[in-house]
Amino acid sequence: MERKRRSATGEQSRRAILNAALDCFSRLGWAATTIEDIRKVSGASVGSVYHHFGAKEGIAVALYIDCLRLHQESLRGRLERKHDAEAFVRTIVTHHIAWSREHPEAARYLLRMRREEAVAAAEQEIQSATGDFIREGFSRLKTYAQSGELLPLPPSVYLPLMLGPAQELLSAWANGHVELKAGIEKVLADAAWRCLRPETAPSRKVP
Amino acid sequence: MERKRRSATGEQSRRAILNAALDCFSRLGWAATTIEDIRKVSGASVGSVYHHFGAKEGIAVALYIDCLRLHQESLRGRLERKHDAEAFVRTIVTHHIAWSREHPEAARYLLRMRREEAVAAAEQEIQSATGDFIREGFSRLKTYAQSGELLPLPPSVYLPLMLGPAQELLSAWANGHVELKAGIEKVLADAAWRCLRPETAPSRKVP
DNA sequence: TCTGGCTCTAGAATCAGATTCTAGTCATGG
DNA sequence: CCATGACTAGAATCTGATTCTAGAGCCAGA
Repeated sequence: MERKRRSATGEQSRRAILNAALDCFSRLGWAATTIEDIRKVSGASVGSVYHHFGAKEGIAVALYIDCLRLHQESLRGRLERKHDAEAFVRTIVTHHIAWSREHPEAARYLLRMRREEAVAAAEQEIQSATGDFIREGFSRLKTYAQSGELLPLPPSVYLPLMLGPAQELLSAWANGHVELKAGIEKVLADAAWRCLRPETAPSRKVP
Repeated sequence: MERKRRSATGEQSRRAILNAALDCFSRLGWAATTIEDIRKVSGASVGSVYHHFGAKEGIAVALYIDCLRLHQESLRGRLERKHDAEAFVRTIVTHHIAWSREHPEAARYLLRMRREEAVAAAEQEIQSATGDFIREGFSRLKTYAQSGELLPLPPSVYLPLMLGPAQELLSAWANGHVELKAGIEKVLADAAWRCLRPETAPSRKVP
């Protein structure tokens, strides 16, 4: 899809605009930042902004995908090593929170924009940019479920059960209502596993 | 705070505007509906809209509070009768989903606007309009936790654990990704209780 | 080397739509 | 009956997103 970019300078200014955008959106909010703001911070011209992104929403979407990629890149590495269901679930939950703590601006942006119309409208594009990874993870969940390593449940609830609480806690954090105390990721990982582990197994593993 | 409204007609037109707004927002999205759209559907004039709500965001916030009240009104009744922790948790989760199914437009609106800046900015106002109810519920959770009817956990995670999965599933539903199958509320209520019940107690109560 | 075509940058001009303003109308309390 | 404040109207203004026109820099092929 992406055609080859001829000049490196074009790519540079694209990045400058994205960086400026994250800065402005974090500081002022998406609706309140104007193209003029981004122009000033990035040093680009209006024409340049529109050349690269087409519209204000285009910036939001590109930035969203950019942050999502960072997030996934960092998760991918950790997941490849994990093989049993418990480790899989715990790793995903833990990583989600730890990553957010390490990249607060990007995380806040992702959390805030997730349901924003500007971004929701471009679902198609976002999926095609990141969908494989999620699809893959999802099918892994189903495999675990079928082999009895996870509680059998309607497929649509696995993701909500695994990440819903983390998402909710992180939202509260993103809006400044709570802090992310050290160790909170373990609390949520425990909870997620309590939710998803097969009924018969007690808390300790049976040797 | 609310000063007495002199005329019933004023109140009527206020309602007409809110109804029109819910209709337009659902149909076109919040950002895409213009004051002109709302004016046409409601039959009010621009001046009238601004007299009642001050700004476009004012409409969004008033509507948000309106829907939240509906939701809470309906929950309040059911909660008053419940006394043990398990029933409390299950009722809240179940109600959340059942109510959304019964009031899809209002539910979608609440889900979509929850993190929208327009609404987030007015947190203050929203809290003062609905805060008692939530505060009360929250303190009830803490009481249960202290008396050992719930797993002891950091206070900030109770709400996420209880409602996070439901919220996440409902978001997927609001965006048309999944359906709300009959009985799904039981699945989530079970899961919430699995997460929150004290470790030692098995599913059945020990008499 | 020259030319066409493409990416990219500039910034002025346009346009849509939110908000403000002025001028009333109407009901009520005094 | 008058003054007042809630309320309605709709024209005028203003802000900021988007579009448009022009031009610079660069590469490929003639």
